Amino acid sequence: MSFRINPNISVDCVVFGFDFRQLKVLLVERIFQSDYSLKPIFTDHTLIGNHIYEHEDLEEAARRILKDLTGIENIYLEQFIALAHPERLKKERDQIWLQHIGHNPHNRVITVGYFGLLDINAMEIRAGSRKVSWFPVNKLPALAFDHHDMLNHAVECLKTRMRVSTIAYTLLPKKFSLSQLQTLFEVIYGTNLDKRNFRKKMIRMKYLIPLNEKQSNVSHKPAQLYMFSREVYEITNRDLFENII
Amino acid sequence: MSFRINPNISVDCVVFGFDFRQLKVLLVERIFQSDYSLKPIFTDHTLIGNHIYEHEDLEEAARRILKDLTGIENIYLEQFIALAHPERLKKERDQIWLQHIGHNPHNRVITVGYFGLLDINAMEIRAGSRKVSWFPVNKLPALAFDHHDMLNHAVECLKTRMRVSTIAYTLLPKKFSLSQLQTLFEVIYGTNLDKRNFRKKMIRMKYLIPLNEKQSNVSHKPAQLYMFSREVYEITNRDLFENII
DNA sequence: CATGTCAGTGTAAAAAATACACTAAGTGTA
DNA sequence: TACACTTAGTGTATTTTTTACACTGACATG
Repeated sequence: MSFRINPNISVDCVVFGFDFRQLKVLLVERIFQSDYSLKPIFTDHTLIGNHIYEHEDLEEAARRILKDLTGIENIYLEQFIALAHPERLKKERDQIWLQHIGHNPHNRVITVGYFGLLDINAMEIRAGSRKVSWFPVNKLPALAFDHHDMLNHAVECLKTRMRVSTIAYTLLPKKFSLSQLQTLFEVIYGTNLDKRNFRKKMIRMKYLIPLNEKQSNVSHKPAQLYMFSREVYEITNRDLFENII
Repeated sequence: MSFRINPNISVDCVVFGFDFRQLKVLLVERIFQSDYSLKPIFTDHTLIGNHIYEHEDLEEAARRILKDLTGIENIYLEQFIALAHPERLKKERDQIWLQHIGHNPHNRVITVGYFGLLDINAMEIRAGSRKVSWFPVNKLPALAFDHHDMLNHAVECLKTRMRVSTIAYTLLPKKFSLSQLQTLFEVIYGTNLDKRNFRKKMIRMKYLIPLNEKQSNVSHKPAQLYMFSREVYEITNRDLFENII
């Protein structure tokens, strides 16, 4: 097994988290320094990405790179786009960066984007050599390459997927309150939902299991906690596929 | 502008059509001949695909290749996957084929899939050098490369998209009957729908405009024809985005 | 013990979903 | 010309879901 890099194919992970207030995304700090001093010339941020190894499949590479940069493993990951415009990554600072990893500037780089979802509270970011941190999706720093495009695509894809699947629950802890679930939907769709109607609707879903447990150490009435049961979801959702139009 | 091929990147179009009975897909016949005779050694089929040119973006390449092979232009096209497993296209006949177009067998080919939708009745396939024809999605011939995987992904993607958008109407003629629309949904989701309830539901949608026109030359009661108005859809659907959960 | 904060609850009215079977309007043919 | 064939088109009663809307409850903190 060789560990040669494929200089023409890269992957980026758009990793989303939800801190009960905002949708956030993981970014890596990128610092350019001059050759002589350690003073940075400029800094910006990138998604969690890199080139793939020759022996890897795309998702495998995405998971490996994510692990290398953040320590994060075993999260929900789904491919959502490939970008390969011939003029992308032609800005000077992008070229400098690519040279840095041995890329031939005459070759086109095709980048495949994955979006990742995780419970932001359960994940410890174990940063490697580079600084990785969470940013609110609607208050981002400058992004390198065409990562702004990539991220916009990812957000759209997340919205669509949330309408037709249960990935929302991968953004929450195992035990969550209905208010937290509601806020998640509100944040992602940018709307306000009626609390009583939301709860009525959700409680009808049999795959939301109420636990014998409440929040603790909150300075207000503690909320009933629920969990999502994928098992129940899969059993009860053969029906749902009839309701499709 | 160069027309050099990029041997590492290809695109495939999974072009769907609906003939009022079945979902169909466009395939190109692939014939291997020995060097000496014109007798084919074997034949199978591929999706509408090829390698991209160095100067093209992915969708641009997909449209160009589709046009070259079939004469089809200006259809709905949407990217749905990138496949790049290191072991793909390693079967002997795939390698023979790739050599044929000058591909170095040590390089990985990444292929980006687009699904296309069109009104099968309005499109004349103007075949070029190779034979292109429609096949029912559930009665396919042997496919080359990993095109079976590609196609399965495309079908899943089509189902998902049909739930959250209006692409269904791109599979129908401009003027269609409610029965035709119903059959389309039934075919794609593999269910049977109640005729009266289906019609009630659809007629409520303001973007379905009844025309002053009926079917003709049918040996039964001719159906009222409707059209889909994207304009009306876009106006009335700001609301819909509230109803999302 | 007062204040702040979020959790949690019910009802009436409107809209949508569901289940279900017959008549209407053409074409083709005897 | 009438009959057979085929698909279009229609209504109602019941159940379920959606909608709009405002107050009390439980905990932590000072």
